[in-house]
This record gives sequence, C-alpha cells and structure tokens, in this order.
Amino acid sequence: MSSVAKNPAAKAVPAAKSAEKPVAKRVRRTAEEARRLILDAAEERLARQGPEGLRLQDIARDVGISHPAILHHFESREGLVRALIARTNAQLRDSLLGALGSDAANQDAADHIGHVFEALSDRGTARLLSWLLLTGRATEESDAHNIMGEIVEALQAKREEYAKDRGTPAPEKEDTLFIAMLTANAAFGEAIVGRQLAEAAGLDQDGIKRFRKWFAKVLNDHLEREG
Amino acid sequence: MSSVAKNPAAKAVPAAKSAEKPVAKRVRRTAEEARRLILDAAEERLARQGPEGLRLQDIARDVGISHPAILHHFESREGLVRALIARTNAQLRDSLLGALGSDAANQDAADHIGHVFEALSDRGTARLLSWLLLTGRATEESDAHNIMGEIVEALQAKREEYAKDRGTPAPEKEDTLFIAMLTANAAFGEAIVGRQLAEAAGLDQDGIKRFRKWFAKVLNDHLEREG
DNA sequence: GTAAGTACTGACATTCTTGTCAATATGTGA
DNA sequence: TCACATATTGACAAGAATGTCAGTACTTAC
Repeated sequence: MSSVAKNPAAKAVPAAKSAEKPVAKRVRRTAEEARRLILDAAEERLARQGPEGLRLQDIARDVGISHPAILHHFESREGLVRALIARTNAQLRDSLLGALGSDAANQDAADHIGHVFEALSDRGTARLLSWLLLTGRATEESDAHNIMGEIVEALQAKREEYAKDRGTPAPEKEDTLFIAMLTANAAFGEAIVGRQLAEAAGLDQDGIKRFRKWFAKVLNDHLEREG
Repeated sequence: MSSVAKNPAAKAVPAAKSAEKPVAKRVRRTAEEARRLILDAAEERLARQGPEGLRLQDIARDVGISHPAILHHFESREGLVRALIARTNAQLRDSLLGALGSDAANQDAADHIGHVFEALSDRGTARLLSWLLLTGRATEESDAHNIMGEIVEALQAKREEYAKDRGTPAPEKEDTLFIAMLTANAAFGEAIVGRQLAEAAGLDQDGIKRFRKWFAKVLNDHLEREG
C-alpha cells in the first residue's frame, strides 16, 4: 500500500528525446473484454479491502491500464459500482437457481443449504454484496427482489410436490419464505462473522463443515415436522 | 448533503471590525463528554451511511465542533475508529450477557433470541460491527473472542442446569456452540440483508416479528429434542 | 487574582481521488 | 491503402479529506 512512487522529477523532462524508451506497446482490447477485466479487478479489490479499496487508480494498475480507461468504459466510479452490482446479482441468481433446479429429484435440505452457503462464500460474493448493501447502494431497483421471489417460488413448488407424493398437506408458503430467509441470513452472517466466531470457538475448517451439517439437520427436522 | 457553504468571500476580510457578529460563544466540555458526543455522532453516521459517511468534517458538524477538535481527542481518524470499535464491543458484551443473566429462571429460548436480535440491531450495532470485521479491523486483539466464549459458557451452564432439573442427559457443548453461532450469524445477516429480503418478500414490520418468532420456535423444538 | 493546563478554533498544507481533454494508436471495413 | 471509429493515454483541473499549527478562551489549582 501507498508505495506510490510518483517520481516527480520526471515532470520537468517532457520526454525530450525518448532515447531508448521501450514505449510499452499499447494493448487494445474489445470493449467487452476490457469491461470484464476491470470488473474482475474491482471485485477482487472490493472483496479484499472493502469499499475504501475501490480506487480507480488501483484497479487500473491491477488491470494494467490507465485510470481514464475505466472512466471511458463505465462513465464514472459510480457507474463501475453499479455494473459490479448488476454482474454480481446475476451470477448469484444463476448459481442459486441452478443449484435448485439441477437435481430436481433430490429433496435433501442439506444439499441445498450447502449450495447456498457455497454460492455466497465462494469468491466472497456475500462479502461483496454486504458491502454494497452497507453502503446503501443496491437499494433502488435491485434485482434482489426478483431473486428472492424466484427462489421462494422454486422451493415452495418442490415442497408441494413432495407433500403430494407423501399425501401430506401442503406446507404454508410463509414457512417456506422463512426457511429461505433464515438460510440467507445465516449464510450472509457466516460470510461476515463466521471466521471470527469459528476462531473464537476454536473451530477448524472441519468444525465449520460440522456446523453447516448441523444447521441442515435442524432445518430437516423442521421440514419433516411441517411437511 | 454537500451544501457546504464555504463562503470564500469571508477570506479576504479578516474580521476587520466584527461590527455585530454574535461570535457564537465557544462551548467547552470535559474531555470525557466530548469523546462521548463524538463517538455517538460517528456511530450514527456509520450506521446510517456506511463507512464512506465517516468523515471528520461531517462528524464535527454533527457535534457542533470543528474537526481538529476530533483529532485533538482521538489523535487521528484511525484512533477514532479504534475507539469506536472498543466501545461498541463493550456495549454489545454488556447487552448480551445482561440479557442472558437477568432472567435466570426463564428458560424460553425465544426470549433469549429476541434479546440477541435486539442487541444486534439496535442502533445498527451489527452493521457497525460488520463493517469493522469486513475492514479487517477488530481482528487483532478483538474482544470478540472473549464475548463469544462467555456467551457459550453462560448458555451451556443454563442448559446443564435445566437438564439436571428434568433429569435428562446434559447437552453436548458443541450443540450449544452451534446454537450460538447460528443465532449470531442469523442476527448479523438480518441486520445486513434482512431489510432487503423482507421487502422483496413483501413482509412488513409485523412479518419480521413473525420471522423471529418462527426462528425461536425452530430452535426451541431443537432444544426440546436435544435437552 | 494569577498561572497553568487544556478544550477548542481558523487557516493552511499535503495528499489523494475523481473526472476532463486533447492527442495517439490500433483494429475494421471499404 | 485509406478512412473511420474507438480504446487508450498523459497531463491537468477541481475538490475533498486528513492532519498541523499557532493562537484563543475557559477551567481549575494555588
């Protein structure tokens, strides 16, 4: 950090001769590629250092471009942040719905929960989203609405189908909603304080796994009672 | 925001006459009082606007002092943040242990959980702590370790006592730990994404209450099964 | 009443950060 | 091969944020 190396002496010498300078041939990417690289770098910075680490110059250096290039592609810093929100939301949505939809036959809650936790902690997605939520962004149009709705719908459909197979009454929709909320809350919470808590409790990586399993079992017991 | 009103014209006139200026008599507080007021304002800003809202000038304006006064009391911005961490940690600890210790006879988990949630959501404590955790502060000496340990000890003691009364076998300690972790995770998660999720699901304030009750019931069911 | 200590202030210095602009280089299509 | 579109850059502008400093006013101890 802060080894900026501004080299102020160079200012007085406007490259008068450029005797042997290698000139570092300029790289030109497609707009799409450039945007992707910039978002990747921004995501990485945000996950590691938080919003205060989200500086155009730093990101530019990570990518190997100059910071005005970022402005060129995203208009403003705010535009970059919004694009990052959008991309992260989309990724999360795909990841979650994909996990729910793929193994249509599998009714085991533990698997689903595992998927949710992984989708949120992998790549620090939860931390990233937490940042955006904490900074008050993502409040406006936010796709979060749709995502949550879709998830609950998919889950409810599964439970109803399962109930029909067993001949038990269909579960309350609010119950399904609460299950989803608790899982989401717990996953976000774990992404933020999980490491601290686990450390405080003397839990190792395996202990964290046991915790997730335990959580899945608690939910499973509940499901069996409620249908 | 940003209605700064710098009034640059005043610069050229060094209060030559000071004809009718009320001069706004200077207020002098005890160091302790000043520190408290500053921390209150900082906490408020942080909870409402996130880390980017934590600017010395803003906080100073909230308190009604000049920003160098803050530096006088806390040395640096970083010093202010550390002081804020310490105070928040202490408050949370008192709040949680107080809730657990007060009604020693009451074994109802719902109450405890309600207390935990309230302790964490009050004044955005959880958001504040989340920010501190996400920025990697609080990692070093952090009292979090102690807090978690104390809570689990207190809870476990209660469960064992209860088990003795009922003549059931004492619960596993790891089970108690997991209950505490899940509650903490869920509370933190709710503090961050809860509002978004509730909104997305069309839950009003009352719905959030129902959710907490539901969660308490899930845990209660678990407790009854495990002792 | 006086002296000492200190909470507090305004003005300034420094550094950082976003954003603008004119110029340049590179890929693409005719 | 030439023209055009645009990705990219260095230099600069403007403003914001923390931090420094000398001085001011209030409290307290003697």
